[in-house]
Amino acid sequence: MTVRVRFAPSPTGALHPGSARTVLFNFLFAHREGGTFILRIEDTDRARLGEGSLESILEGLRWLGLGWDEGPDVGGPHAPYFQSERLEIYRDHVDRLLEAGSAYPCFCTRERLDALRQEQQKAGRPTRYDRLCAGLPADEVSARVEAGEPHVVRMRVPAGKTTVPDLVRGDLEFDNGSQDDQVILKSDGYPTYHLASTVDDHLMEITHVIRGDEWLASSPKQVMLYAMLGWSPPAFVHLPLVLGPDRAKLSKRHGAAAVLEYRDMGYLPQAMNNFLALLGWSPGTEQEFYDLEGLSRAFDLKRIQTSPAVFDQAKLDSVNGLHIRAMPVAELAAALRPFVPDLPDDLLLKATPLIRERIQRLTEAGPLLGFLAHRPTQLPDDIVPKLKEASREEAAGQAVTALQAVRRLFDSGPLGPSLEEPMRKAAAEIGWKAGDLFMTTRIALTGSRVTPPLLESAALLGQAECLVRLDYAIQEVGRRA
RNA sequence: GGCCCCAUGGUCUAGUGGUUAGGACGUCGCCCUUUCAAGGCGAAGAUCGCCGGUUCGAGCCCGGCUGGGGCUACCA
Repeated sequence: MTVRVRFAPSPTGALHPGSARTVLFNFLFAHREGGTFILRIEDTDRARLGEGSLESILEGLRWLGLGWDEGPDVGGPHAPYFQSERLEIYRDHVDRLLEAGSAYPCFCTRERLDALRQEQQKAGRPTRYDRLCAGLPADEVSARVEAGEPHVVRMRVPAGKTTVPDLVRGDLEFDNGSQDDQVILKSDGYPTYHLASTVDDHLMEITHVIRGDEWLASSPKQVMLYAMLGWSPPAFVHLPLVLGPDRAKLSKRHGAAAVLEYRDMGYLPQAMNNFLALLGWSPGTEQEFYDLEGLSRAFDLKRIQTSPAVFDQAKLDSVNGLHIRAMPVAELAAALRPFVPDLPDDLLLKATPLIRERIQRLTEAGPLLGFLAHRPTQLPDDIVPKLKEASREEAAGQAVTALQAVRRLFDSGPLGPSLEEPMRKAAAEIGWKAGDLFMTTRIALTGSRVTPPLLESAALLGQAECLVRLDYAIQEVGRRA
């Protein structure tokens, strides 16, 4: 049996980290087993369809590099992959259930249902449909249906117990009494999740349903639906929830944005995958650095965690830094491209090795390299070092002398690391610590205390530009003397 | 309320009856050092949620409790 798995998002919003983790596990399992990864769009809730949602989900998946073998764009043997285009299929299966008595039309209004629910809640009883319509005479039912009375179709949950085969948690047994007579076909003719995904999973020959833990409690309904339709259920794997820092299910309100926002925050897709893979799964070794290939090779359903995991952005930062440092320079430069828009390509390529060890997110490149594109306008006070036994004015005077010495050095030959010794000598001559001279020069050239290594940075700036900036600094500092 | 899931340092985790409970992130310190990083070394931090049971022996097995979470829609 070849493995077939699917990710089945509902286009009601963006792809969030929790869902991304679900996609990842499906993807990894499919690749590990040489199986097929299917993308199916569950757009059966017309009211909640989100503008642009589908596109952003697809873009998120593409960004992560989690491509699908069947689904939108690529098609496949079980097309269409949009549930909204499969309505007749669901209708047929609902008819089958109706004929078998496994389902029944329900004419109850929302008002009645709401009141019922409230009443049950107040009485401290489980909130379940009271089956008012479950025993309606057949002729009355058909008469009301033919008269066009609005109705839904509910599944008729039988007595007994239902076992959900979960590969990670083992067989889970549920009392059917805990399950509601779920609506499977809405009054607008669209199926609900449980019916649609059961039918599609069977028709699309899905072998493993790997999804979030939030589905666990309703899994028995689907297993019952399989039984009612005479099918055997797939294997289930319920992934532990991804939690926010407050230990509640990760959601927008944690600021945990769409996956694409992580892209904009300067995270690498490979780092995102690496980090997400380790949330709720572990290889059982001490290796923590993986690319997608490595993950596919190491992935094993049996090592999926049962307990929920908190999404720790500090850890993500760290993993991202690891991946940044592992990238070839040209590749990193390309990734950096959008984050430093006013830096020419050639400069960026040369600057990349200088910052690669200094950033965890691509966004940090901007502040670090800004000096290459912009002259410092304001020189912070600490361009003048704090010197023992010298007033601020005296120190500023010395700083002018120091900068003039640096200017002579820079004027006299090529810039670069070879200037280190001359710089040190110059510092010694005026009685400064080398570090102070480097810092003063650094600030003169960049306007900042935190930059890539000074002499390399100066080389990128070029001699002419360095001299302009030194002159400006000499003049500015002179004013403070 | 009902049903269900879960429980190893702050966080992610290794561990499957006998370990000084290991690693990573984070934190702190030291080294390196022209800043910041990276890197190296080191430290603090866990009565393995609690109570009981099984066993010569329990983080690992069983039960209860507590705590946290999920679901409880004509949403997925």
